[in-house]
Amino acid sequence: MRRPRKKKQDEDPDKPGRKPAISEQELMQAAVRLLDSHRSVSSLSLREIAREAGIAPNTFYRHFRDVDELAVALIDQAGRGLRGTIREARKRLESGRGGVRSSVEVFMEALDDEQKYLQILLREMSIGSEAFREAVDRELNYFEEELNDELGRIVEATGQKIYEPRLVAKAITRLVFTLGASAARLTPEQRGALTEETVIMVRMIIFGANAMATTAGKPR
Amino acid sequence: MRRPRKKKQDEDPDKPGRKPAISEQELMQAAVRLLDSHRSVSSLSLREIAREAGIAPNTFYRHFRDVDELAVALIDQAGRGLRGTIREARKRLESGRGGVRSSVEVFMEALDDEQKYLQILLREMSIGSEAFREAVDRELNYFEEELNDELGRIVEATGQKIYEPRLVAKAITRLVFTLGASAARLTPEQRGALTEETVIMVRMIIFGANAMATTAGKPR
DNA sequence: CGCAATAATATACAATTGTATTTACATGTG
DNA sequence: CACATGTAAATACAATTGTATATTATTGCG
Repeated sequence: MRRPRKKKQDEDPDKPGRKPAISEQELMQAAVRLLDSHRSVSSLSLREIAREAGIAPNTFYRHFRDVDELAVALIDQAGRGLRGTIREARKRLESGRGGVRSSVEVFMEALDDEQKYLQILLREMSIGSEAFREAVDRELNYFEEELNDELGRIVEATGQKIYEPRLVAKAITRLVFTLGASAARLTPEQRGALTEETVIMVRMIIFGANAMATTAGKPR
Repeated sequence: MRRPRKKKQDEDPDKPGRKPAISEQELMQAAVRLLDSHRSVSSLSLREIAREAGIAPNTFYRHFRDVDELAVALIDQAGRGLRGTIREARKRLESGRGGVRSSVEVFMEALDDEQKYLQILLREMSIGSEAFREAVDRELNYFEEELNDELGRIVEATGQKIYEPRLVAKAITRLVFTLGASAARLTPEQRGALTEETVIMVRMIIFGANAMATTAGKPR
């Protein structure tokens, strides 16, 4: 049942033959260009993407076996990009006053910058083949881990206790992503308001996990 | 730019002419039957749906102007169905011990029963035309309101205070829906675990809102 | 250069799509 | 019973899709 799946990236770079006139990257960018707010990657047709990229339909096959394969590559790239910018933004703030609020704000701002990527992730999460969802799940888990570390640092710095930090990270991740996705179609003011709401929600979660850690019980 | 948009539901029911051999309901059910875990309503073709329903392609137009219109009807119905079962389940439990935990459990069980509907809602939320998203948003808001009322009742009964109940309802709604959606592709055991996690998360939120109401400040 | 190898294009084809037009059917009213 | 009327089906058509096959272009090596 296994398929040959030949890799092309690690091939001998100096073989005879024509040089590719287009890269996988350019193809992926062409696909992204076609993504308005109404369409998901998987709804793009091979011919559309080829047209946008300015190549003949069949040339697509030199780069991806089909649109789904391109979509997975796009999801991976989206995840990497998002994680990158968020990590960088966090660094820029590192020596600053820290704390929950600014972390959330930075997170939301980063999402703001990468709206298109975020949309890709969220769309393919709810649609799409098993492979898509696995790819997206992978990315969400990365976020959870990073957030978990961040929480650990906060705990370290302030001496608070947190009830199930893994669950806290999961809850915050899902919540922020979901809300961030809806931010795409809002005016800047509305977006600011949403960020504010999100900050409060995240605080509720952390505050609650905090309280539950000391009480170690149920809120009745 | 307006289109005539003739209504058909309120027409004189005793006009001469042939009786419809198929109802809108049956068409919608045919569409739902075609929805496996990989496809969204908007990806169904008119001909597919007609084929599944056992009618000629053109007959479709007698019932909906296009697939999108059917999708909106489906979203409405999904929302109504979900709200209905949840409300009913809650009634069945009303005189019982109440409380956060059982409410969440009932909520999750109801989602469980209506997985297909939930998937419809969540898919069309992230894809689809503005009309779709508005329809889904409408449904989510209904849920928030109901949850808000439920929270009000809890507050009334137990005398607790809650910090921004509207935001609490929003956070819980989004969280539970998002997690509920991912429950579709889990084994029963995993699903139980997820429910357990969700209960804890929701408790965190409520516990946090509770603590913040008395402290009225930031968890710093 | 010329030859081999590889990339890109050209052409073609069968499927499928949405829909316009036409035809057949059923049913309530006179 | 007709006849009018609303409904469904048949047929048709142009567009678009994914892909198979054949052709052309470009590059590096001897």
